[in-house]
Order: sequence, then structure tokens, then C-alpha cells
Amino acid sequence: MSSKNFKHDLFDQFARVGKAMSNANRLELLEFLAQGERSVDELAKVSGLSVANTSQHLQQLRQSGLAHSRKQGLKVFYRLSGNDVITLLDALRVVAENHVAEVDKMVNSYLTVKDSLEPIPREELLERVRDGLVTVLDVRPAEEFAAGHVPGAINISLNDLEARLSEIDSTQEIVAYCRGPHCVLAFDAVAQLREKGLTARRLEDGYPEWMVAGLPIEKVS
Amino acid sequence: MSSKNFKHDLFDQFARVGKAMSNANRLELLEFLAQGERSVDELAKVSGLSVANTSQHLQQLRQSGLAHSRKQGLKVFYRLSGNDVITLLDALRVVAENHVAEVDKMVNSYLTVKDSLEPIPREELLERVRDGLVTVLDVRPAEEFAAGHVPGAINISLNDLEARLSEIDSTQEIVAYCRGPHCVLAFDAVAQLREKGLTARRLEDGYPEWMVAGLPIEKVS
DNA sequence: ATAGTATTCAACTAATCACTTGATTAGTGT
DNA sequence: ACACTAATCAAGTGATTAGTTGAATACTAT
Repeated sequence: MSSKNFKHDLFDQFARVGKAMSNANRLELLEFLAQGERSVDELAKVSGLSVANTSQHLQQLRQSGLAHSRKQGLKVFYRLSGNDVITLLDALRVVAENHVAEVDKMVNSYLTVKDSLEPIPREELLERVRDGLVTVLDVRPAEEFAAGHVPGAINISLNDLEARLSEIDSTQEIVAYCRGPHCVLAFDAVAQLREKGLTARRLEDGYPEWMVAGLPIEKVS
Repeated sequence: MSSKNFKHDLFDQFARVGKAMSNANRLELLEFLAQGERSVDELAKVSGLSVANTSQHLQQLRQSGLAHSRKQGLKVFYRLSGNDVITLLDALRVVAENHVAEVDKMVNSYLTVKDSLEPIPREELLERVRDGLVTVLDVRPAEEFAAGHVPGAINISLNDLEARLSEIDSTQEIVAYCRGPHCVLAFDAVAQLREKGLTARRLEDGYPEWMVAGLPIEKVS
């Protein structure tokens, strides 16, 4: 094999991974997979894609090395092939945030009051949880919460938030998080809570980033 | 803007960055850009693509936010938009190495004697340079060397290596590096040096990674 | 002005991609 | 064996992509 071809073939392999991340629907599927293992029809439901389409996207993710699959009975479960994939997705997000003008514009315009929603970094949250100063609110669906969450967090999915508002200690600051740094659930939750007069902020990242950072996690047994 | 659309639009923006990395030629251009600013025709020459094709790829990189351009006289110079792009490319490489079977196979088969070429990590090299134990060899072309290199490194491009072998202190271990973790120049250099009976190893990363890690660098003034 | 160089633009072709639809395979429960 | 469900496959459509070629633009030097 000549050095020239070796080089090009190698870049071709890297490009396969890039291709896997070149489609919005696949990126959304990857974000769901970052929460934990999921079956094809769960992913189809939650992403709003047809089952056949979802299946095809997932197969591409598997072929590019980003995901693994496992068959159990009727169902096929997909999962990320490793935590390095979460690191890669976050690197993608960081670059997009820093250099794609539209991303910054979108994030800011979706949240009219940007400054007051200044997100709290992981380490700071960990400290304040230790000191008992904050209520941590996980606004993801119950299944995702069950698969792993920030220690001490309470789980109220966004849909139920209004109804279950009384469960939240309104004297403490609330820190909401969900699937990732731009997951809208947390943005919406903070907006709702602030409307009710509570003090609320957003965690800078989501659960997958917390987990990859090696911070303590808790699971429903 | 509904939350559903916000989410999808955001992933669409992320996908633009993924698209930029979904093509082998663009990834190769990005690796060259990671060495420093380059004009379109330099990039065309070194990548072996036509000028028009190179120009179009570079425009895509600019539109996706990965690169910036600057016109000076007749020439247009492109550069990476930030060091976070190097971080992203490395995250891509890591995932490909870990999960794309072909990458591992290719890297190992190109170098028949893998174990003896065990690369040396950045920090270890830095120590050994301080202690004066190794000769650091930069096998990139002179222009890239000039734009920045590891302190104390000598520059002999791969083509000239055989002719300039006498310039190398054959009593010391030699550590070769080039553009990135898989840059073949360093692989080839190590193979050549070993053939001549010298002790040679490869730096684990290339110059861009060294620079992003915040380690000291040296430039030709 | 004129010639020369670097880059981009515009038009086109072949290949690949995203998605739909309907059929097919694999496993479960009766 | 039969019906049912989850997932995949196969074929087809319209859209996008990578590349070529030749013309157009922008700047420099004579």
C-alpha cells in the first residue's frame, strides 16, 4: 500500500464517522442514545421518524462505529459504542456554538432573557448540592431518569411540571437539566419556573456530560 | 418558534459542521489548515485536488464555520476558525480509532512492526527533551516547520532524510513527529531511521495537538 | 492598457442520500 | 399452525453532493 493511498483511505474512514454526524435526524438519535440503551421503536416514537427510516439511520450509526446493537427477543436495542462518542458530540456542539452564527442567535432568541438564565457549571452544582443549597430537577422522561441521573435530583418531566409544582421547595434555588447542553426541556422548565416566581437556572450540560466527566451518578434500582 | 422546531433547527446547524467533516478531501484540507494558514493554490498543490475543487471545498469549510479566509493581494488565505476545531478533529480520530475496525487494521498493517514503534506521549517527550535525552525530528515541509514547531526540534523533511542523515546524532534516541497522530511522514521516517540502525520512535500526536495542549512552541522569526 | 496569476462562479454529470412504500424475516404467544 | 409485533430489506423518487470544465472576476506588474 502506498503512503498516498494509506493516507487517503484513512481519511475515508474518518469521513465515515463525519458522515454519520452530517444529518440532523441522526444527531437527534445520537442524543437520545446518549441517555442510554433504546429499542428501535422507542427511538422512532421519540424522534418522530418512521420506523423504517429510524432503522436505516441506526444501521448507518452502527456501520460508522458510533453505535452498537443487541437483539433481545423481538426487539433490537441500540446504544452508543462508548463515552468517547459523547465527547465527540460535545466537541461538535462547542465548535457549532463558537463558529456557527446561527446557533448563537437561535439559542439567544429562544430564550428572551439570556443573561438571567446564565447556566451553572457542573462542578459548581456539585458543590452546592453537597451544601444542600439547591434543588436539582431532572426534566427528562421517567425512563431516562431511571437509567441514570445526578445524585439527589428529583424527576418531574416537563409535561407534569405545572401539575407537580407543589413538590418543589420554592425557597431554594432550582437547577434544571435534561439531555444535553441545548436540550430544550431544561430551557422550558426554567422559563416556566421563573414565571411562577421561583428562582431557577439551567445546568450547563446534560446528564451524558455529567456522566462522562466522571461525576457521581445515581440509578433507580 | 415552537420547541420542536427549535430543536430540529439546532440539530440542523450542528449537522452543517458534521457535513463539513463527512468528506475525506475536506478532512485532509483541515489537517493541512491545522498546521497554519495556507493559500488556496498551496492547498490545491499539497492535496492533489484541482484548484476549483479545492476552492469549493474551502468555501464549504468557511460556510460551516470551521475555517476563516482572508484576502491579501491576489491570494486568499484560509485558516481554522479556532483551536476547538483541532479538538473536534482529534475527537473524531479517537472515535474512529476505537470503533472503526478498519482504522486499527490499516494503521497496524501499514507498520509491520507495531509494538516496537510504540509512540511516545507528549508529556514524556517534553521531559526527555528537558533532560537532553532525545533528538526531536520534525519531518514536515519547511514552511510548516517555520509556522511553529516543538522547541529544539530539527527540521528535515521526509524527502531529504536520507541525504541529510549525517546531521542526526546517531547516539541518541530520535523522536519523529509531523502533522497529526496518523500522519504517515512520521511513520515513514521512523521506518527509514530504524533501517539505518538508529533508535527512533514516533510522537503520539502531531504539531497541532502539541500546540492545543498548551505546551511550549517555537517559531522561526 | 495589457498580460498574467489566483480565485471564484456557473453549468453540467454521475453518484450518493433521505425518505416512502410495501414486502419479508425473526421471534412471541395462543 | 396461526396471528401478532419488531425490525429489516428492496425498490423507487426527488434532492443533494463531488467532481469536471470553461468562463468570469479581481488584483498585480509591466
